[in-house]
Amino acid sequence: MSTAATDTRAKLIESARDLFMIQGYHSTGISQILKRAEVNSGSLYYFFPTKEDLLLAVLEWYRDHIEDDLLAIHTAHVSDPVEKIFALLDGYRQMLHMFEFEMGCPIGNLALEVTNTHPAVRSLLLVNFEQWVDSVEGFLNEAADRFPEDLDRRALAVHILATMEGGVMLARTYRSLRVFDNAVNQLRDYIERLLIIGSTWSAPKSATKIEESI
Amino acid sequence: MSTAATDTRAKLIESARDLFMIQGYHSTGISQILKRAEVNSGSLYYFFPTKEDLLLAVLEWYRDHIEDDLLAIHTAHVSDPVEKIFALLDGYRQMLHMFEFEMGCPIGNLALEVTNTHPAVRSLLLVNFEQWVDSVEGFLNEAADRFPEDLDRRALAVHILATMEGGVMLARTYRSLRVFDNAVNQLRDYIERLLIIGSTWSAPKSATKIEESI
DNA sequence: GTCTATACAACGATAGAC
DNA sequence: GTCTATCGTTGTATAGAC
Repeated sequence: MSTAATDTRAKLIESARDLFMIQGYHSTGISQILKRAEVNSGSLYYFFPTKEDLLLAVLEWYRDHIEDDLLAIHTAHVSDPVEKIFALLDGYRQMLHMFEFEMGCPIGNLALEVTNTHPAVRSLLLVNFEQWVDSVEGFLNEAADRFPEDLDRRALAVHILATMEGGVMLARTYRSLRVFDNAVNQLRDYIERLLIIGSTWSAPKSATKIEESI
Repeated sequence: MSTAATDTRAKLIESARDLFMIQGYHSTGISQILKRAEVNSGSLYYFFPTKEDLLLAVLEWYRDHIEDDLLAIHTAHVSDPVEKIFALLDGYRQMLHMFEFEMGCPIGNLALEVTNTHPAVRSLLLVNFEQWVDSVEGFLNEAADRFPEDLDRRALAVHILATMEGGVMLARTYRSLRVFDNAVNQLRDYIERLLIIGSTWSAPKSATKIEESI
């Protein structure tokens, strides 16, 4: 693969990534991606036989860059592992602010838009979510001695992801950081309650179990 | 407006509502809506000049039915106000289960998909979110004497919405109720910690305030 | 209010020269 | 690998008779 080819491919992925993030997958036309990338139709279809293949490449890009380029930026300068988590959340806050609520979490957007209709895409969405959860779980593990012994740290990490995604969704709709800050604040309050030494943790059963799934 | 006309209009809104919920707004074609509603193109455009007008009508439908038809169903048989909240969340769990993760929260889906590009739609999304939060806040108010006096109950209600939306997003992507149950369980744990009499509540400041918005 | 037929643009995707 | 030209389909929306 020549350098020029790599450049073209990379430009297409970047352009598609940005447009999918702002407008979503279906609202973004191939022609729009071509114009932004300054690439011609023939080249795109040389690398990506279908639009879905391009989406897969975008999600592979996120998978390969989420750790170093997206998460570490916000957490590197923080030493306390629990504060690393909040620094990460603050990264999303900055994103919302910087792009005036036009951007939130790209994975979350795509998840709701294509997970029903594009099965091949779903597994890459999962990989991205899992990497995020792995990172947060890692931070929680670093601070394990400050939490109750019986705390399910992975479950808490998943919960933090859910809260972030929900907070981003509301912030984008309200076009206000207040709802996002609110979600983060409650999360911080919860975590501080967990941090109380000697506290015990027990996840209650959900209201009505229909059936245990998976 | 004749009865026949009302029927046609209602059929169109119902069909559009269902299809938007499963497939999203952009993935749903007018022709698909027409087929499902068994209505012809001319009739649709008689009632709704554009596709966006149909979307607005769908969101108005949710606005007018969310209270009695969607929320009350799940909470009516529960007496304890705090448990009403969890019964409500369980309603979403049932929905995820019943439709095999093809459906979650219709408002949340549409929020991420169209909030950037359809400003007129955004205010109706807000109305729906606000109604939901109002209901939950009402339940929290009913149980006010069991919570710390200084608890910001509306903020907690918003947080519950964010958690539900995030949990639904993850459940649909993972195609598993586990992640949803997880979010609800952590929420229950948090609320039980708040319920401890004599406990005080204080929302910490978010990590880095960029600027106070709105 | 409803019908059928159709306009017209945008869509994803392809062909074939270079 | 890249170019231009274009295919066939689907998209939203309209026209005009009834």
